[in-house]
Amino acid sequence: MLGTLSATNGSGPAIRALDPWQASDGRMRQLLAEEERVRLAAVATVVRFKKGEVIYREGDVADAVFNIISGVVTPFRKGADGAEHMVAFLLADDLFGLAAERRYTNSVKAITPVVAYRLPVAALRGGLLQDAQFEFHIICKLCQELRQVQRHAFLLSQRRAATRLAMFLRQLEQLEFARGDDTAEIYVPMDRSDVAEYVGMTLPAVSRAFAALTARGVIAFRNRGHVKVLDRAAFDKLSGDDVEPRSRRPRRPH
Amino acid sequence: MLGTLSATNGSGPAIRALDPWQASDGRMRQLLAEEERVRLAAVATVVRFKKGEVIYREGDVADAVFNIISGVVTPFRKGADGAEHMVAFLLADDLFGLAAERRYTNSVKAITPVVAYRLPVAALRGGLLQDAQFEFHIICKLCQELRQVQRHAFLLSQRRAATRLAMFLRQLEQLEFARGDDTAEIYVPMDRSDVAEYVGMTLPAVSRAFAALTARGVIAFRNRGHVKVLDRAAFDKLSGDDVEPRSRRPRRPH
DNA sequence: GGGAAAGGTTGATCGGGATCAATGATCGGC
DNA sequence: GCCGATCATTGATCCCGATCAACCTTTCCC
Repeated sequence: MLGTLSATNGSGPAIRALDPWQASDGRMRQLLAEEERVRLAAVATVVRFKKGEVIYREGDVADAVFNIISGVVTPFRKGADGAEHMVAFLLADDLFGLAAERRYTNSVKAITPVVAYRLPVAALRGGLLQDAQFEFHIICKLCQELRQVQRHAFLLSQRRAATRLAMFLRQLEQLEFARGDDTAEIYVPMDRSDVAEYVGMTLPAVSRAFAALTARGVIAFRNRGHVKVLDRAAFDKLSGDDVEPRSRRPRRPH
Repeated sequence: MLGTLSATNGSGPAIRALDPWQASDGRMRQLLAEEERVRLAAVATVVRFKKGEVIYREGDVADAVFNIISGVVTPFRKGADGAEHMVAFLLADDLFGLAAERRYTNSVKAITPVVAYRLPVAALRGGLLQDAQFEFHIICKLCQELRQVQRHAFLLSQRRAATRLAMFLRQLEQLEFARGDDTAEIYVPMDRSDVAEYVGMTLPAVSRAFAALTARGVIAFRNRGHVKVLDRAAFDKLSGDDVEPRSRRPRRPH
């Protein structure tokens, strides 16, 4: 198990994404050629983080980017009220270390044990980033992250709790499909409070909304981290498959 | 006036962003060298769109990317309930045309009259994307868009209406600062319903929240599109003064 | 200038999720 | 297996913003 958490086989840093301008079957492919990976490995060090460990904080000097080998990592920010908000979930073969003006723009923590490559920016700037091939692959990956974050924002713009959760599960499902970890179930590697922070709700609200979906027969939990979609039609409708003109809700007089 | 809407002087496509790994004064600079711009201009055509015009739709074949010369453009998606959600506001020197698997991932429309360069992907792939220098600039720009969308998602994760609007205004303000359009006022080029869709609220809610902020003396509208921050302390508190304008975080005693 | 349409404000009501709080399930360590 | 700690569910109440609807204001086009 834990296919979701393990990296592409082979040696050295790895990046998986879809080429934005190339049609495909929806599966992400390893973008880096063996030769590129070897060159990256030469400047990379392997780092490990425990579950819950903070890898860096917003505002720290950004001197490295990271490439996940295994585990789940999440960038987060602290809100005005002190509540944390999770910006994304990043898995094997993802990159993190987004910076602006030499400072990281988010804090990042491991929500499972994590192994990653650490790539010093200095080493990258010195030569490696002159490789057009490599840079194109970075562009593809960034486009993918951009789409991912846009989807997240779209999720957050939904008002109904059940819709948010359905969209969340759908994102996980699609991600698992794109990664080739194809199962009948959706694997949810993060706990309920992580989910709550990601979907912008409170923990009790997440619990209730999951319960409601379960009661309606849309989904079923085998255990904490494994859900199955029972009623695909209802699920797709909730998560807004790509729905068009639907019947407006019945008008209630008052 | 309308400095916000006008492009960098010079000829040919233009991109402005911050280098993620280079400290600076927070002002975005033109990334493309004159020579790069000339080469891009050779494959670009200038296109114009009327206010409200849809430039392309989600799912269309993605055969071009666009570079804004002037005007405001917004990518949007339709939700499960038919409501549109605006993913971003893009101004002069921004890029749009994000795709996955050869399909645009959002619809895009002009919310003011727009002039833009249209760059066919075919032309880009044939040679131009072999230029490491150019690609690095694209990477910088994508990092900026990524940060922008993350901030938007963060905004959407806030629960209180006043907080969302304060953060929204703050984003506009910082954007105007970074672009060098430095004024005492914040210019809001989009109408209230656009704002509502961007911040994930209804139009009446936006109106009320603006009214509340005005009543509390935090902001003041000179007219539809021009706000001024009166109580900077209250404003920063609401908008979670996390980002950098001037003072870095206070150091902690140890 | 007049009239219609689009854009914006304000009012009243209702509902869903936040919040506070208590109880129940799971996991990890010895 | 036992205990404590973390994670999760359930309950009761309340508040904020959605919703429906009326009215006001600006734009613009004849």
